[in-house]
Amino acid sequence: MKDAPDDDGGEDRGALARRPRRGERRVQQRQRILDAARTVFFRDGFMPANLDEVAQRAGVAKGTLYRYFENKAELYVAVLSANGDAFERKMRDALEPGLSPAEQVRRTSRFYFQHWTAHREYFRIFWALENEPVIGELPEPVVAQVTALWEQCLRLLADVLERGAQGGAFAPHDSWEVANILWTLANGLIQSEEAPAAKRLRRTPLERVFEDAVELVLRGLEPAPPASRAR
Amino acid sequence: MKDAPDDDGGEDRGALARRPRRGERRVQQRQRILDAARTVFFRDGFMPANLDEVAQRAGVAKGTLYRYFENKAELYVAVLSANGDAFERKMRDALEPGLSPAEQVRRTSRFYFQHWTAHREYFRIFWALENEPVIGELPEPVVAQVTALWEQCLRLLADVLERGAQGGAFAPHDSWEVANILWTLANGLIQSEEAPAAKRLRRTPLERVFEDAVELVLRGLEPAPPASRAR
Amino acid sequence: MKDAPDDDGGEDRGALARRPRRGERRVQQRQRILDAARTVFFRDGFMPANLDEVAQRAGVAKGTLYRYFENKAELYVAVLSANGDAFERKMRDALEPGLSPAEQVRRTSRFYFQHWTAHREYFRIFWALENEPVIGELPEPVVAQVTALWEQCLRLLADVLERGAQGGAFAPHDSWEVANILWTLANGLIQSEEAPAAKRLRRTPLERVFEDAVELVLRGLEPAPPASRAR
Amino acid sequence: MKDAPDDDGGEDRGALARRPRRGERRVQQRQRILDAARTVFFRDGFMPANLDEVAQRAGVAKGTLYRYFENKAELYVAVLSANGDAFERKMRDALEPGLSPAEQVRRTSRFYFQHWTAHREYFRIFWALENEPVIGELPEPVVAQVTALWEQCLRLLADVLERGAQGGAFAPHDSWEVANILWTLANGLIQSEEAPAAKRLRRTPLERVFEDAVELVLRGLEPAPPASRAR
DNA sequence: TATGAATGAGGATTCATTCAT
DNA sequence: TATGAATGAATCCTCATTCAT
Repeated sequence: MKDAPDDDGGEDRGALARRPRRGERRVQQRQRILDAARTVFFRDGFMPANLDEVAQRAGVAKGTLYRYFENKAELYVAVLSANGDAFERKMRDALEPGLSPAEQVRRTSRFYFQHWTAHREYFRIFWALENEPVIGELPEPVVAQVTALWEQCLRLLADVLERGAQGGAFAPHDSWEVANILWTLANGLIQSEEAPAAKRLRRTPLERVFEDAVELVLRGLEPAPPASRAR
Repeated sequence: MKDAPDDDGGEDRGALARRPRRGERRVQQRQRILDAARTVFFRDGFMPANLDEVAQRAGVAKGTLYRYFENKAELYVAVLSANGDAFERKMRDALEPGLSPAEQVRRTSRFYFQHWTAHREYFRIFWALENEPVIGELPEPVVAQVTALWEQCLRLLADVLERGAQGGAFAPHDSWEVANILWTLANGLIQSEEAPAAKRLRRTPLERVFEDAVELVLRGLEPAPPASRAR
Repeated sequence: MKDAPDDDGGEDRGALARRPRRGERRVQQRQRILDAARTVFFRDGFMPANLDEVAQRAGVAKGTLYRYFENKAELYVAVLSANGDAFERKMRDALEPGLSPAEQVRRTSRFYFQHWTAHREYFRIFWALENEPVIGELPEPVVAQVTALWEQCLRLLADVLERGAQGGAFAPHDSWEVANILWTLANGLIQSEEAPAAKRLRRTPLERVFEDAVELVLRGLEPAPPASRAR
Repeated sequence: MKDAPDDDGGEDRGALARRPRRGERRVQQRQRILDAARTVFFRDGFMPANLDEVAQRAGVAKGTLYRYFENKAELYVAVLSANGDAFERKMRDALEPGLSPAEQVRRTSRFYFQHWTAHREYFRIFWALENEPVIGELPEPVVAQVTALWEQCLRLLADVLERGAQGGAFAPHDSWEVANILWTLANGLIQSEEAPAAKRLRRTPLERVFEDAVELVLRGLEPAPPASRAR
C-alpha cells in the first residue's frame, strides 16, 4: 500500500509509522498462521492435524494458508524450523575456551538440554526428518539445512573431544564417532521424553538422566590409569 | 455359508481328509491376518496403513478382519503383542547365566543389533511410539502394550547391571537408569540408520559404532580403581 | 495510486521523455493481457485455463485483469474476437478476384491449412465450441462471438460457390450448405491431426489428404457434361 | 430393503430365483450409476459435472462410485462406451453384398446417421478421445478399443470403395484415404449438431446435409466419362 | 462364520473474484 | 489506476467401519 508512508498531516511520527507496511503485514500474518499451526500440529501430530482448524485459529480463510505455504508438509516444516537459526551460534557460545574438555562436554550437553527445555518444539524437526515416509517428501532445502546444522554441531563436539584426546584429558578415540554417540544419546533421551511409552518408564527426572548419561560417557573416555590398566 | 459342517462332538470322521477343527481354522486365519498386518503396519506405520491391503494380503474379506479384531488399533496392538512376546523371549535367551555381567551386556546389545539387522521393520514399532507427534495420538492399549514389552526388556537389562554392581563388576549405579540409557542409545543408533540426515553424517559402519558405544558405557561403569579414585 | 501524475490536459511536458499517454498505455496493457490470455486459453481451453498464469505472463497483478475484463468469459471472448478479426481479414485477402471459382476454393482451403500449420493453437477455438460436452456450457457471448466469425468465413466461401454456380463453373447447388460441408471437412481433418486415435489411422500426410478432399468435392461440384449426363 | 421376497417354503420356483444373485445386483447398481452419470455428464459436460450429484441421483453414497469406477474420467468413459460394442456388427450388417458400391456407401452413411440419431451419446466418445488434455489421460484399453473399432469401420468403408474402383464404378483413388475423408465428414457433421455455434449456422436439416455431402463425394468419385474428360 | 458392498464423514487443495490500500 | 492479499465455495477422493446376506 502506498509503499511510501503517507505521513499525512506532515508531522514526523517518530521512528515507525503506525500503519504496518506491506511486507510487515505479510510477515505478521505469516506468523499468525505459524502460531496456529504450531498449536494444532503439536497437539494432534502431522497427519491428524486439520488445516481447517489451523485457518480458523489463525483467523484466516483456508485458501490463505496456501498463499504462504505450498502445502501441509511445508507448513509443518516451517513450524518446526522457525527459530532454528540461532541454535548453532548459541551452542558455540556455550563453549568457553578456558575450560577443561570434560567440562566443555558438560556445558554443551547442558546447553542442549536447556535449549530443548525452552524450545521443545524446535527439536521435533529432527524427528520430522526421520519420518519422511509419513509426512511426504520434505523439500530438499529443509533437509539440507538441518543436515548442515547437525553437522556443525557434531563438528563442535568432535573438536572438543579431539582436543581432549590430544591433550591427554581423554583416552584416544574416534572423536567423530563419539560425538555421534553423544548426540544420538542426547536426542534419544529428549525424544523419549515426548514418547509416552518411554516416559512412563522413567523413574528419574530427565535432567538427571541426561547428566548421568554424560557423566557415564565421560568416565568411559577417561584415560586409562597407567598402573591399573596396564596390568 | 454352512461351508464347514459342524463337527462338534469331536469324534473321528473316518476316511474324510483331515479337515482342521473349527478352532484350529480360526487360529490359522487369525495368524494369517496378523502376518499381513505386520507387514503393512511395519512398512507404513499406524495411520497410513490401509486395512484394505491387510485384508488382501491375508486373503480374506475386509469385513472378516472385524470378526477377529475390534478395530484398527486393536489389530495393531495384537501385532505388537505377538511380535513383542517373541522378542522378549529371544532376548532372554541371549543372556547366558554363566557369563560375566559385562559380557552379558555385550550379548544383549549384540542380540539387539542382530535382531534389528534381521527384522528391521519390526523396530519401527518403537518409532511408532516416538512418533506420536507425527502420526497422532495412539490408542491407549497400544501404548500400554509397548510399554509393557519395553519394561520387560529394560528389567532384563537392569537385572544384569544390578547383579554386576552387587558383585563388584560395575561401579555402583542406578541400574534402571543406566538400562534406560543403554536402551535409548541402542534405539537411537538404529533409528539413525534409517534417517537420511543422520545416516549421511556417519563415517563408521553402524555395527562398529554400536559396539563402541556399548564399550564406552561399559568402561564408564567400571568400578573405580581403589588407588586413583580413592585419592 | 497516484503513481502516474495526471497529464490530463494533454499539453506537452517539455524535456521529459515521451511518456505514453493514459489511453495509449491502457491499450498496450490490454494487448499484453490479451496476448498472455491467448497463449493460455489456446493451450488449455476455457475451463482449465488459469488466470493466475495469464496475469503472470502478462506481467500484471491478477486484480488488474479485472480492470480490463469483467470476468474470465469476457476475457475469453476478447481473445476470440481479436484473433477472429485478423483471421477473417486474412482469409478475405486470400481470395483473389480474378481467379476461377474452383481455384478460389483451392486458395481458400490452402490458406486455411497453412494458417493452421502456422497457428495450430488458434484453431483450438473451434474445438472449444464443439467441446461443450467436455468443458461445460460456454457463456453465451462467447458462443455468439465465434458464431459471428464462423458465419463471416462461411459467407465468404458460400459467395465463391454461388458465383461459380451462377457462372456455370459449378453445378447448381445450395452454396451455403456446401460451404458448411467444406468447412466441416476442413475442421474435421485438422482436428483429427491432433486426436491421437484418428492420427494413428492416417497413412497419408495430412496436407495431401486435405488437398485430395478439396479436389474430391470440387469434382463433385463440376457441372454435368451435357452429353453423358443428359443421357 | 426387503428387496427380495423371502422364498420361504422352499419349493422350486421355476427357472429363476426371485432374489437377485450377487453379480446381478452388482450389475444393476453399476447401471444405476451409469444412468445417473450419463444424465449429469451430458447436461454439464465432463469437467463441471459433480460426482456428488451423480451419487445422489443414483441413490448411492459418494464412496460407492469409487467401488465401480476408479475416478471421474473412467466413469465418463464408461458412460460413453456403454452400448458401443454392438456398433461395428450392425454397421457390417448394413452392407448388403448385392448392391452397387455407391449404394453401399449411401447405406453405410445412412446407417451411421441413424445410429447416431438413436444413440447420440455414444458418439461422444470420439470427442472424448480428442480431449485427453482436458479430461485427463484416458485408460489405454479404452483408447485402444475405440481405435480398433474405428479402424474396423474404416476398413469396411475402404473395402467398398476399393471394390467400386476395381469394378469401374468409381474413378481410381486411394480408398483408405477417401474412407477417412468420408468418416471425418460424417463425424464432423454430427459433431456440429451438438456444437451450438455450428448448429446455429445450419439452414438445412442435418439429415439432408448428411445425404447431400455423401452425394457430393460420390459424384466426385464417379469415373471420368471417356469423351468429355478426354477432350 | 465370512463376505464384500455400501457408507459418509473428512480433508487437502484450487481458483475466480473481491476489495482495501 | 494498479495491486496482490484474502476469500471461501467447490470438489475429488480415501478408508475405517457397518451390515445384510
